[in-house]
Amino acid sequence: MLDMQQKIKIFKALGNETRFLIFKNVFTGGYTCSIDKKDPNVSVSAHATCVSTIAEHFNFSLPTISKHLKELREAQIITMEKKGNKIYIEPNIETIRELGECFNTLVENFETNRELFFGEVTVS
Amino acid sequence: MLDMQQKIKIFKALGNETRFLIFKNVFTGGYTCSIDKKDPNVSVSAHATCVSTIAEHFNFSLPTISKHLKELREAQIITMEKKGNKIYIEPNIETIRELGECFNTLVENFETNRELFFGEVTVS
DNA sequence: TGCCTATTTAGGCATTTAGCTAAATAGAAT
DNA sequence: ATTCTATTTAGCTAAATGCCTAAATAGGCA
Repeated sequence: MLDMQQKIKIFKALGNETRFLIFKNVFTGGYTCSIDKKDPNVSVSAHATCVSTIAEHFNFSLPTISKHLKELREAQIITMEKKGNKIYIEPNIETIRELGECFNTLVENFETNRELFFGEVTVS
Repeated sequence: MLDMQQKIKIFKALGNETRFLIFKNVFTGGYTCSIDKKDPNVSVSAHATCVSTIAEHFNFSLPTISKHLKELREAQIITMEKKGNKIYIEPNIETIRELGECFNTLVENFETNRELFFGEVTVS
């Protein structure tokens, strides 16, 4: 489970437009990285890509994108795995699933408490 | 629906420990505000409270808490309604519900895409 | 070995953020 | 009218953030 500090780290990571767009890119891009072009059979994932491939989509320097990716990794939103001199980046869907469940739980508890207090579920 | 800028604003708001704790306080506190103590019958909500009541729980100055609340309001995480010279703060559960649904949708789409690509759902 | 590719680190700079105190505003109560 | 309570605004400071370029690191290839 995600503890509070972990959640805050995730929110901080996604609360910046550039990182949010990188997040979107990694999770919905679905492009293949250069290694796949050479030999599609060694594709690790439909999403795996590398730092410079992601950086191509942005008007920021490579070090800037690299730093943002590091933050997304530290928030466990993505994974980065070194293979040779490239780093393969993949979405970490488990973190997103857990976060979604946290929100679902909060909403459910909120409804339950409101029901307990008011005796019925009100619409607003 | 929450657009991208709105989502980023929400994440930014929750990506600060103090604001996250205020958020937690407003959504799970369940305390009644001073107006309720005087006359429980005019209670607007089980959660409604006011700025100074919230500030009591933190070791920060009132203006600091006020500024954080403003940010949470601008992110539509809470609502603030002026009544007399007090401001009543309530959780805006609808925003949280929508955000939760965004995450759920992302996870579902991710699973579907992975299934389409790999022909089956892998555990990872 | 020496070069090429991929990425990170270091250091610098401008902007934003998060906190403070003091003062201003707005409404309620005496 | 004056005072009290609740809140925000203004103005300040220190620290963090987000960007850059240049240099360093690490691995692959000729």
